[in-house]
Amino acid sequence: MKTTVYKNHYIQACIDNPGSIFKNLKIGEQEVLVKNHSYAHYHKGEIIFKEGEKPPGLISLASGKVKIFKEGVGGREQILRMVKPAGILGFRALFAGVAYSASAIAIEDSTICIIEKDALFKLVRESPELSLKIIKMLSYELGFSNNRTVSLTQKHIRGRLAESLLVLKDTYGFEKDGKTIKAYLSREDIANLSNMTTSNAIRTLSTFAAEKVIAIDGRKIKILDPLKLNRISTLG
Amino acid sequence: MKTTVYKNHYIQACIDNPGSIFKNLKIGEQEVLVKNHSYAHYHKGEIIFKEGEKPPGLISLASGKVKIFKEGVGGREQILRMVKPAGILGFRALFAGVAYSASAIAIEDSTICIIEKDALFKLVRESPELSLKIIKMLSYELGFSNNRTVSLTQKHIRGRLAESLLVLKDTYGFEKDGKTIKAYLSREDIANLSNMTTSNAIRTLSTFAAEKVIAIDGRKIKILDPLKLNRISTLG
DNA sequence: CCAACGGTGTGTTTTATAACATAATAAGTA
DNA sequence: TACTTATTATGTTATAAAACACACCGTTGG
Repeated sequence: MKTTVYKNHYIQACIDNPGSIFKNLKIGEQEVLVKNHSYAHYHKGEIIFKEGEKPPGLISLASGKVKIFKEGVGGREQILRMVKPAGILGFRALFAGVAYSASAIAIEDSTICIIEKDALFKLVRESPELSLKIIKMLSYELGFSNNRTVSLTQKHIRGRLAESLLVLKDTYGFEKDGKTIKAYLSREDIANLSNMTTSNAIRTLSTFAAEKVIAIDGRKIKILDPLKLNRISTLG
Repeated sequence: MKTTVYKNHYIQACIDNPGSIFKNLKIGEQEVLVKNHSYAHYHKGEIIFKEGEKPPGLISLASGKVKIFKEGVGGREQILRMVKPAGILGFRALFAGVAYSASAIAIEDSTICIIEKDALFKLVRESPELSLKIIKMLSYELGFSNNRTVSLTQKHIRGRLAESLLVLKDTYGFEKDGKTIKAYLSREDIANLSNMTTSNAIRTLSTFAAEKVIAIDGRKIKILDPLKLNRISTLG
């Protein structure tokens, strides 16, 4: 089956999504976004941007899933956050007026919309509502980052992995069964999200499965006992 | 010697500081801040706000030094950032419209100005320049937090401590000698900034001193070899 | 067809760092 | 002044998690 996709399909999807920061913008303002954007497709595993590059504009994810990560000591990758459709990426560097300090890779086939920098800044200057939404969004991200700093440094392996599974669940939600996390990461990505080695991620996932907290079927992870998973996460 | 302090001395100091987000505001806008603020003094060690409380407004540090920290597993404290005069605190919770997710304690005698919430939001709505400055400031903080997440999780003790000393230097600068860090933290605070135990902070500081990278005299820390300290920090 | 390869899974060893213990010193405080 | 109490210092032990090693898939491709 071939799906016909109209010219402004992707940007409209970004704007209309209930979670979008562009939702509820005036028609004229939405028009500015439509007129000043471009889009691009990425296959699973492809790089969207790399640490050190300069942001050409604000990127909004139209479809797919993206990981944002930094390379640390010895090239070891730490995933900072996961992006879902209508989420934006590269905004920090753009707003701070600096180069990207993290990289973005599609972990599923993805489509992005790039809103041209000057048009966006003009819009922000003219719309206090948009400004406040961006301020709120940045505040949320900062809180998330602060939380992660403490969790990743203080919690033990089990707590860190449990928290990461909950983060994935909160970001991407469940499949129709209400149990399967709607995200299929490699064990390595799960490890890089949880600040541990791949072997330890695999090992600890197995332990969780043996304890009937989760069920594993390849990359499919089912949360069987959400309360217990929460308890493991909070107790560290 | 008694120093006479006029009614608006503190808020004016916050506004006029070159690093302030309120610098370059129009006279009328500055007037709003002056008319809608209160101030308070805190002694070294006193709590300014606690995790869970609701922010009454935006706090700007008029004088002194403040640590922002979160309590993690088993009440273990992780310092997220250090605030210097004209820096603001509690902004994240205020802008996100939620309770504080971290606590603030004065590590020196400090004076804060509290800018009343509604007046501030009105100002933000009316001034795109202020909005953009706040967006930029939040972006900077988010970048800082992301960096710290990776450093604190991946670097070894020596690297973490070296980085923390550099963070203190970058925040508070040097004394007139151009070497002594203008901040006198307890070993415990240094440890909580660097994600390590107090004993390890003490031990590693001693090692740095033995290696002539720093010189210690009580709480006074002199950076003798900035290049080597940088190298220790970046190599992890 | 088999080889090569990326991803998974599991056991063993090593090590960085926390946890613990105990002084020694400094700083308040009665 | 002496008496607590906090802070700094250092040595020892225990342990969580990395590092390493190897085996087992399922794919891809020559």
